[in-house]
Amino acid sequence: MSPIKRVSKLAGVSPATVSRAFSDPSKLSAGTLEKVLRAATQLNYKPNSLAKAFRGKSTRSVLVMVPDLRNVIFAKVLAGVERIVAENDYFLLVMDTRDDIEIERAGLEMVQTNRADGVIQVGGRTLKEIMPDGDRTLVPFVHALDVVAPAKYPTVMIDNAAAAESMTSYLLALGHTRIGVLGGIRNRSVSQERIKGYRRAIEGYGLKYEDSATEHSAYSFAGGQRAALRLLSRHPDLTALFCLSDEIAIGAMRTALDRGLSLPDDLSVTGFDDTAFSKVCQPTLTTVVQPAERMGEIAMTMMVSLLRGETAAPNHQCLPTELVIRSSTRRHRTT
Amino acid sequence: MSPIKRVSKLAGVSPATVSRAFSDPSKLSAGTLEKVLRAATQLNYKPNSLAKAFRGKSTRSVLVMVPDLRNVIFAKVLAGVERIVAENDYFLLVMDTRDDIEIERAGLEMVQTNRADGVIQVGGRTLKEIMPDGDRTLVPFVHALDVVAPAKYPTVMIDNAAAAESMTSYLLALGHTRIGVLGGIRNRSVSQERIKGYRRAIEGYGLKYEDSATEHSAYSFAGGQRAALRLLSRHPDLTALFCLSDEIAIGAMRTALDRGLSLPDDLSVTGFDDTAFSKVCQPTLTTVVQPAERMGEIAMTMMVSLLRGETAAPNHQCLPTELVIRSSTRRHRTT
DNA sequence: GGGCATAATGAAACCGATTTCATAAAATTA
DNA sequence: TAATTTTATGAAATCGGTTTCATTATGCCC
Repeated sequence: MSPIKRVSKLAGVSPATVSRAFSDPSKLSAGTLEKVLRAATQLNYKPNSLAKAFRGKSTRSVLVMVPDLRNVIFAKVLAGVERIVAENDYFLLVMDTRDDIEIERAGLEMVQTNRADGVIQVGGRTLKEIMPDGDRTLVPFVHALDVVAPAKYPTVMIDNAAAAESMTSYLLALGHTRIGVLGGIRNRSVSQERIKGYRRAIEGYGLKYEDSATEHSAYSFAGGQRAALRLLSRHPDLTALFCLSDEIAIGAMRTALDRGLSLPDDLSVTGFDDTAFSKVCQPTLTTVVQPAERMGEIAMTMMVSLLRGETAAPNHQCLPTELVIRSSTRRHRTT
Repeated sequence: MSPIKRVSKLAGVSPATVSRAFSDPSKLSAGTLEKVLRAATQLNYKPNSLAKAFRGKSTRSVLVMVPDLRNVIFAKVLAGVERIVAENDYFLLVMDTRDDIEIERAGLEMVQTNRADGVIQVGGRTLKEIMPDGDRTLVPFVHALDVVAPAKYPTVMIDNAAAAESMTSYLLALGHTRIGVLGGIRNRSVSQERIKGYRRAIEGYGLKYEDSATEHSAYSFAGGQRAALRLLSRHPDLTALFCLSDEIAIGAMRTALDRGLSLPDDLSVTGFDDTAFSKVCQPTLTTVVQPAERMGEIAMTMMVSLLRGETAAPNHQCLPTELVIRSSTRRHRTT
């Protein structure tokens, strides 16, 4: 016999009444409610959440896809999402996509197979890229972080090009004219967007943009370390490095230090994200504050209202960024 | 009409046959299988995973509870778990418990309410602490990382005391006799365990263990930074700092640097975990390699076999650790 | 070709809740 | 007090699959 029936028998009521006792107690008379609750406690009854979800057509779970769980920036967004998930009594499903489109497809499929009500994509591909054909309106989708343009679904992003431009301008204002770029993963739109901003600043300053001043790598310490090695070997004359993430920047500083350079005297380095590292590394890192956790919160908030069907037009938010000047940058010596 | 019925009608077979086509195609004749598959494609049919889980009594999802998603060490374990989850076609549910016992309880409840088949606890409390009474055998439970003693359920851990002891011995061998401790969160068993190892080394060396040489803090950069400030103000004579995590150590180095100390000449600092940052910070950090990702993989592997009912006695693994000597430590100057 | 094992398929029960609709009881109003 | 509305409860259908059991079709062996 099913648990709810067992409880209903012990309490001397119908299963429907037991159901109501848990989903909407106000519908029951005080006496009945008490009887049911007593019986439930006695049998240690907990409503089967899966059965409820099945019957109710809503799983109350949301899938978050991140390209790499170990990367702090994604972890921060995830933490933001998690908070709002918990606040709204949702369940959080997580997938590490390894930036693999097949895995992203499998993620979207979880909505079609009723495992999740919606998908929050953190970085990674756009919905259109994942599902070139097929009915995209069927999957409640929110895109956060590393998004470069608003779409038909809600998005939370920052203005990457503008942030990159202002950081580059800051370096230019310090007197640097030979600024290398540690450009992250080459064909990722967020990389291109930031490089676009860099270029705007360079050209706006009357300098020529040179492709060879850019070196690409993974968004990691090791990536930055290796890319910096390549770049500094090729262009020992660079006086500043504009790096597309804090990790890349810190990896680059490691390389510079290992080459005997003194920081920031011989080389100014800037990061992007303002992860916790940047406040404690040596020298502390000048970087762009990207409100990652906040973006996660907003993404999930958007998802909640999307699932409630409250959305008229897709909501797009572009959050402000901020430059924090720390000790990894200084005025170029004009000796 | 339910989707499966729609498909069965179009294919001219019974729903049972459609079900078999997806769950065990070998049971069907080639002709029938083809008919069903064709109809399914035409209707874009995907079996409702929730209905399947409901009927089948297994959700194929596992809940991972971590005390803080933003902490890299937990993120690494999570990433390890995720890999094995994906390999075995499970779904990964994640909760950030904020080290809150009520949230941990809610996590366990997800098994009782059929949301998850089992729970992997990363760090945090033991099952007994979370559920002092109640039938603990009902919740398939695996405990990973920051576990200090085997239990009635599978566990993956390292020998924290031994690792701490060998790190402390290393500092002693370098000639340090005034070694401070940045001791993490005071009443957490993993902190106590590591401090126990420190004490063993100190006393084994014939020195006296002094409580005042320990300062506690959160396992974070900021925590280490502040704790180091307190400790160094109180004990300016310390020549080495044994820190219970890389983040604490790097926070401490920041403080030391800010106080004008030169590292490692004036102060040797050691970490614990070997997170990616320790390879690139300045100076690079001497630390204990804790195979966090591997622990996550093992934990999930244990969970899989637990859920398969393969486990005779609970499996316990204690993984080896390793000291990596980098540049944050050096021989004490005896001048 | 008859007898028997095996393979292929369908009918119907089932998983555990929710929800609609009907009905009985209680409360309100005239 | 009768009529009417409101509240409390139960019976039964339902969500979308899986699985057991029975039945029919097929293959194999002598």
